[in-house]
Amino acid sequence: MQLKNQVEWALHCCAILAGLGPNRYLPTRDLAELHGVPKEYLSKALQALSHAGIVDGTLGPSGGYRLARTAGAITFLDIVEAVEGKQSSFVCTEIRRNNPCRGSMTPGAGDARPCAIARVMWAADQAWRKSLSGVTLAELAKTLEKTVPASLLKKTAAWVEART
Amino acid sequence: MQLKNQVEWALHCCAILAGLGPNRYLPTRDLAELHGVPKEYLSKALQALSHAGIVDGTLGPSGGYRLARTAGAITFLDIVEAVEGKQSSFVCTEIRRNNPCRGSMTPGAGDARPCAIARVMWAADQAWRKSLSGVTLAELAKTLEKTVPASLLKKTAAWVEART
DNA sequence: CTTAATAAGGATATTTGTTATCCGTAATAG
DNA sequence: CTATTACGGATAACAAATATCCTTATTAAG
Repeated sequence: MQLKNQVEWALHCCAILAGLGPNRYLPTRDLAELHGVPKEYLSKALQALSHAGIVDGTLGPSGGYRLARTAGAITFLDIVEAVEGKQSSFVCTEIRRNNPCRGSMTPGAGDARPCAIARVMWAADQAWRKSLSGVTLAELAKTLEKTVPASLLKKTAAWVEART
Repeated sequence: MQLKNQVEWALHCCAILAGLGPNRYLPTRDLAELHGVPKEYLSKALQALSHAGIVDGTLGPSGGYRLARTAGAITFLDIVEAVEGKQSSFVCTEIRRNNPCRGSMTPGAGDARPCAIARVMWAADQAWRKSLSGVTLAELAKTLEKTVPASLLKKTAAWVEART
């Protein structure tokens, strides 16, 4: 069980977009170069973000992507779900219904509540999502300022700025 | 991102094994029939549980599997990790190192701390695991007694008993 | 001692999902 | 008008999950 690599790419791209000046757009090509990932495939992840309303894209020269909301209003969960989907990591296939001892029970009888095993797994999934929803891009930016060398932050900001 | 179906199978099998009498063994064939899943493939999941020390298997006629510890000492996390592995769902490929602005930085400089994005993702993974580690097979059994019709519980127990 | 039943595990398909590339279309700034 | 871009469809390459088959060693029961 492993998240797609596009989740990692999408998060890093959003972190960069969060540092953009107002009304500036950064194109896929530069996001791909900055992170050393294939442009065409990264494009799919950015389209997913766009479809989810997290970024918006604009066409033509000087086009590209920017955040669709303020960095404080975008959580890790928003981004992860945009790329990975909202379905729980645990899928209950109701194998309890295969129990031969149910025999003559009318189908569905005793299934008033979801499978107890599934409920535990789903609760864990919810805990995961709650944790992800507790961190915004704004908070990530703050952490980066504290932990990434100032020189690198400055250089990167300039590199990006020159391409918007 | 989806857990393997063997996770679901393993959890259901452990729930059944938790109801076994002392020194009784239930073979793969019956666990497969009870859940309506292919015996040969289920066998792989049971082997994973065995390798993790959650169940132990014994050979020969009247052989099969039983829990290796009391139901109260086995958590959902134990079972999930036995089948799915202990690796985090998020794998950091360190794409921050591909930033061309790092240019002449000595390799590894500024990487004293793990990637901030990875740390958030790993914290969520930990929250998921913590949730799973909070429920034991004993607690599951209690829930089942409350939510599954008594008649079905009784029939199933008899079905299993007859095969140990 | 013999026989049947079992876990264990290797080898190998089959199917599905991820990863990636390629190309065509429409929109947009200069 | 032209170059640049997002968008989206089609498809190929690769990896992982799913499943089956077969051999071996061990054990209980007759």
